Amino acid sequence: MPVLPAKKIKSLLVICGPTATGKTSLALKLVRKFNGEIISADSRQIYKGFDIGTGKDLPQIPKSAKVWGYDLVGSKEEFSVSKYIAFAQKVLAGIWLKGKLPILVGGTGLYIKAVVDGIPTAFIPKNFELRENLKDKSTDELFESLAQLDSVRAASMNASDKKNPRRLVRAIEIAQWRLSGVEPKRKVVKPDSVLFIGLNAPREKLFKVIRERVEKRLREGLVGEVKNLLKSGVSWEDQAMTSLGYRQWRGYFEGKETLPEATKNWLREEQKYAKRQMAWFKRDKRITWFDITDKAFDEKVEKLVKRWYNIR
RNA sequence: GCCAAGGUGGCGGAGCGGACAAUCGCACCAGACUGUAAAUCUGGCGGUCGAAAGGCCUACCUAGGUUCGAAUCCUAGCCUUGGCA
Repeated sequence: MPVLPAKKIKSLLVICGPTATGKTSLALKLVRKFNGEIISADSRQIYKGFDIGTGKDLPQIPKSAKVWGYDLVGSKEEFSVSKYIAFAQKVLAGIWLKGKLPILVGGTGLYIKAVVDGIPTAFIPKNFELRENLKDKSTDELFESLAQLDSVRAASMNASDKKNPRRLVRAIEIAQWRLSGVEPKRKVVKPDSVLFIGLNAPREKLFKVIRERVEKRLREGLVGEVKNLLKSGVSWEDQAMTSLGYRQWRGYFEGKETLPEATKNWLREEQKYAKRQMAWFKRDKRITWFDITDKAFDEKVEKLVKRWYNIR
């Protein structure tokens, strides 16, 4: 591979980690120091009107800092990685063109993976008719269908995915699409150099900051935000409403739960989510981890970024 | 005080003589993950030995009893809830 002049190298800084570890704050600091622009890698901040619960730290963000990825679609719209890829491609190209450093910040592991490594099958569209037809099939039946269409893919599925209807349906969708169509060449631009920064804390501390943030969002009027969304026509079945901090209010608004009960459930789900995020990120050995309880962690991050980005 | 219903694993709740360390849900632990990813899904979950098959121990309020065998039946006690006083 030819050595590119520094300016031409498409660099990308990734800041990931479980929820509530201060990824955005750190990113805002680095934006100033490294002339960067932030891209949110978050599957929920894309929704308009979902502000408090998804943690769009609006007041914290100075006018000078650019943050991409908020409010991409309306609250009733569907969204998925493929749309995210299209969006990120455009934004990244723009930032690189300006000679600035894109900083991809978020807790949605799949979205980060999509930008950094790409998802080859992402362009294959959803087939709503097929999905409707397969809706009530058992996982055994789905697996059988897949095996007939694409035995290789079927054999490569792990025990968990073999019982996951959503994954099976998508696999069938892909298999069917391939049988009936030609694959167009899709040009996806990937970064040349990526630095992964991971933010984490010992579990006890992590749970504590999550609890504090839950309380903060409550104070900021999350319940009112949910109420307004419902009034504006958003329903509990909408994809956006499956977000943490939103779906948990259903029982409350339907009079089946008290506010403290709903809050407790929400907090528990947040903590479970953090665990799931860690299960994902732990596997990626490219990540350099920093413990946010270390007082000097941000200086260490800065030093590392400097060395990587070649600035002295 | 009387009557009724009931006391099962961290919680809820099945089981109501053998196949029960006890269905299931929740919580918890671990994990998967290439178009819903804050989604969806999988495994584990009394203790102990074992790689596994499996073995052993302690368990269904307490104490006795019936039985080849009891979480399941009987007796007494303790406790909880509802009704009557």
